[in-house]
Amino acid sequence: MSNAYNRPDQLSPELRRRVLDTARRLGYPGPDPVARSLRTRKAGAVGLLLTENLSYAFRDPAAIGFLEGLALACEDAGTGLLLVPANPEREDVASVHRAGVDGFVVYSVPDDDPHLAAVLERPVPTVVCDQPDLGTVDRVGIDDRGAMYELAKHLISLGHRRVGVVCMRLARDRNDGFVTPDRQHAAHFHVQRNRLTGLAEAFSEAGVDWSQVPVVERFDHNMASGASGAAQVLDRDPQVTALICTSDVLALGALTEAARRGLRVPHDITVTGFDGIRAGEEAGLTTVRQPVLEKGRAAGKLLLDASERTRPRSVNLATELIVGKTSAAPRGGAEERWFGP
Amino acid sequence: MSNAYNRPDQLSPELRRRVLDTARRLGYPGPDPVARSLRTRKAGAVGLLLTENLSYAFRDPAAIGFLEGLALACEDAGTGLLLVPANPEREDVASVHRAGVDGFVVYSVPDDDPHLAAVLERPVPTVVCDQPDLGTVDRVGIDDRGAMYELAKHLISLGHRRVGVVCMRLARDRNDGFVTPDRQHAAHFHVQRNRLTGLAEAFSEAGVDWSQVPVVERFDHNMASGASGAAQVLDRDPQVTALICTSDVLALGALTEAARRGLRVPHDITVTGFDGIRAGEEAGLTTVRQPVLEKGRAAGKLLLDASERTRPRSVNLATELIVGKTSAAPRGGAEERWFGP
DNA sequence: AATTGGTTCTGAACCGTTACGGTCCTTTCA
DNA sequence: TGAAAGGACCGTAACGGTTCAGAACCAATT
Repeated sequence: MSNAYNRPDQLSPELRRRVLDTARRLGYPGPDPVARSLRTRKAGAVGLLLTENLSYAFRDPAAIGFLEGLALACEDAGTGLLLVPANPEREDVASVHRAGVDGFVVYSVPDDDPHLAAVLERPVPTVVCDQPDLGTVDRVGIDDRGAMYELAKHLISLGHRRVGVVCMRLARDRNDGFVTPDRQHAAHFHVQRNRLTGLAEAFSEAGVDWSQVPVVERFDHNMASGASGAAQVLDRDPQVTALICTSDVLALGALTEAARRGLRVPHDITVTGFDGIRAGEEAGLTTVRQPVLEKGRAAGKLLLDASERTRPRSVNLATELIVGKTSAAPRGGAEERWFGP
Repeated sequence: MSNAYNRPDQLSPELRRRVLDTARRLGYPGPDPVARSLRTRKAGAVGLLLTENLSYAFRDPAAIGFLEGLALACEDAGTGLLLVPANPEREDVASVHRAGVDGFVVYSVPDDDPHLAAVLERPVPTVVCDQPDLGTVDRVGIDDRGAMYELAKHLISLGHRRVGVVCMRLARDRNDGFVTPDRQHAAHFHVQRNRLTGLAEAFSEAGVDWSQVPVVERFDHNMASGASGAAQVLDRDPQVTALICTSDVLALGALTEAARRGLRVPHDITVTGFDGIRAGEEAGLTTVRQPVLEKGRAAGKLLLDASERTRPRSVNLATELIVGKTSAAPRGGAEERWFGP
């Protein structure tokens, strides 16, 4: 029976026809995919674990790019891509246990997320992305710390010393407001933690007391958050010459807030982002471009690569500093400070 | 064993602990989801069949919105969402047969697509979206014909009689160029066919010979296609007073082409779209807004709704004509024609 | 002491497929 | 003509759970 469908070479055309005929007559709908999966021990799909309410991911251009790359890799391999529902509110891990998949990709979840733990317990290959290197599973990501360090160096060379930061959420609990150095250091989102670390290193080296730098956190990731975060920084210290945002989406929001206050960018204030999304490009945003699509594709390739795994692999993709039209020397500040005390 | 994991009430805590202990000691990774699915006849996932190379969908704002809505509905129900790889080039239907799902959502595929046929043969509930009503499965969509008819009426009332159209692809074969009335009528993409029909009806009623209206088709759906499509129309008939595009993305491309030619919108030429995407809103595009997110959510709800199905349901969502800044009376044309011969 | 009722535990059947090995029949060659 | 070889076909045993019937056990009631 099975042969009639999948192994035409194992039987005569005549018998095959007869089998298929009676199958149709009996209303047999073809081999059951689940039973097949059980027998062959192949689900034909990979699971994707996302941090957010699934729907949130579809609002974030970077996440969409990642998804696209991953989907591309899956399509190439003829594998399905299962979006695993992992509502961060409910600690309900059952969805991870129920997922019939040959492997998992985990994208940017907090490192203490119970869903992540549940994935790691499953006896299937896993690739984590934008996560700390666990040493036990494959990883793909970028050098967030290094990239942000480079961006900071750029700002420092322009003369910026008094800066403010708007970042995405740092942990599972909501904290829309200023961030203590402790919280920065203990952040559960690998990406955000490293970007902040890169900033802190560069500015500390330039003689700035990082603990005095206003860092504002926003739980929701959208332009409105960027705007209100920028407002909060500017309210605290109107003298900042640069607003460093840890994503382009936040930076675009910061730009609108700057405009609302009548601040000209970059003349009155410098604004930077991170990611290199399309809308940022159009706005001429100074940012770090990261290959989000490639990241997704790399994750998929790593997972689907059938070759024998010896030990976990770790892939770092290259980033590129994009100097746009939103960064410049602070007004009358560069030289002063350059030759200053 | 199974009880220890799923029915804590069926056995004493003591035994449960013992079972779980030895399970851990033996390295048992928990119940296998595939075997569970086979036995319970529930896969815990719904399949999504998309027309395009999977990755293309992630470039189309309308598709993303749909995906978001569908993901939302799935998340609510705790169900997974499986993206089924359906490469339109290969006629390989195996991926549909392999998908272990409890149901399918089919989004905007050509009505003669073999993948669609394969889905319909599977003995699981199905919801088609932006597809013709098959009468045998649930459907969700909008009144494309009516909405476009209304948009056309708006243009006609402004005085437009000499118009051109840029539409998305009409069939599986690539045809980047003008479209015969025959091809319009026989289009395999339900949505595009109906939008064109709506236009043809409205303009025919206004006394325009539709067979003389230049209609240009583009296979790829992006702004560049919109621009080149607009160019092709304008090259054929530089006198057209309005460019009607069957999607906002195409319309945005048309806007850039108009700008490139030094045509002021809407003074020199009117441009309209369809969908109501964000970027169009920002451009002040005259368009039809359709609730893409709601469409996805409705499709998911319909599919996951456990209530007894009596007969296939058909849901039509409301659309809204958005009159933006890209439509106006043709230059010196409205009155002339209004009182004209 | 026997019956009843209730709970905890055990074992077997089943879900639908694929892999494997064995039987049977036909063909080929010594 | 007989043996060997090969192809076509068929039956059966897993795969790893869930479910359900009934056994075993214990306590309470008659």
